[in-house]
Amino acid sequence: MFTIGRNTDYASRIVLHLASLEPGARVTAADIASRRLIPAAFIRRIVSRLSAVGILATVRGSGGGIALARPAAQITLKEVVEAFEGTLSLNGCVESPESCPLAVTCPVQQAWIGATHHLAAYLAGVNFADLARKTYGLKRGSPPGNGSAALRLIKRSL
Amino acid sequence: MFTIGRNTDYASRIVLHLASLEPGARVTAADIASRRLIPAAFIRRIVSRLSAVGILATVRGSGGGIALARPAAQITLKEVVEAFEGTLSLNGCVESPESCPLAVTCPVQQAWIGATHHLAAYLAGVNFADLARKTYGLKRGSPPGNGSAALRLIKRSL
DNA sequence: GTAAAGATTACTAATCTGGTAACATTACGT
DNA sequence: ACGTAATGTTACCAGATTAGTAATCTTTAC
Repeated sequence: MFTIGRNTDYASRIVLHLASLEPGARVTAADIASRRLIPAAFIRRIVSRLSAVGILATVRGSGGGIALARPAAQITLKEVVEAFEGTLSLNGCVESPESCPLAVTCPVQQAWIGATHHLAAYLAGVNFADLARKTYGLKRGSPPGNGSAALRLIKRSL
Repeated sequence: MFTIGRNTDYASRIVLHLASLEPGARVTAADIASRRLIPAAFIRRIVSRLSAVGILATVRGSGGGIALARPAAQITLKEVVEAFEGTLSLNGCVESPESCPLAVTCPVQQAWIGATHHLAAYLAGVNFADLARKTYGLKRGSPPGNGSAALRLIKRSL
């Protein structure tokens, strides 16, 4: 079971959170931490990374905070993943074919490359405006398994 | 960069090797090890696993060896991957949604699920008969970057 | 100048990974 | 029966990675 790391998971929650607010809204890291159940100390590093990559824009100092650097529709899940996992690559030989001495005749390598591209294309097709819309829809539709503390937390944050 | 593990990589080479031989051919682990550049000690555990999962069939004792348990066309890359990585799941919440307290309202979870299914479908569409055919084609076409020890090794093994 | 915010770095404990080795089991041949 | 050739199983190790914590630095509004 190869999965994305916690950082990537948290990062996607953070971006989703910002995408769910009014466009241009700016909030503090501590705020996101409490509402999205992410260890506060983590947020700083993650946000720092996301802003270095151009996904978030931060303002330092008192009164500062965090916002999306671009419209949510222009931020894809692929970008967020790659910010923490590096360029997508299901096997080492996808990035550096020379690392495998058998590469010249290896058809499995082609399969890894194909799978990697497939996955990347899918993730590139997911943008956070669409994702945020789905969350928002919850408030109107029939709320599933209502009443949990977590659910109330999220709703309050919107 | 989340990648498959070495075990999975080696496993795919092993299955490919067997798929490249005449149907039903049986060879020893040591033989595969030397021809496919896999640490000999590794092969046993990997083969053992692959046979437990029903991909390979082994015969113990003197004169024994390893063979495909089924026609290569019926063995997919997904099976091999899952034998070592477990059920495909790009994030923990794909397997066990209850593990994330925010899951009820989390649209990103849906994205992870979608991406996982997409990837799984791709890998399920790759079978080793097709892969082996591609290797074989090398012997006829114009050999690229010829003359390497590795290449000669592979050719000899076919 | 002080307090509020993000930026950066260092550190730890736990887990995972790749790899090695030793030993156990099975079966064929003589 | 015994020896040998083969797979099966287990234990072990060193290094890397991961999740998480904490301390400190830098910027900025008031």
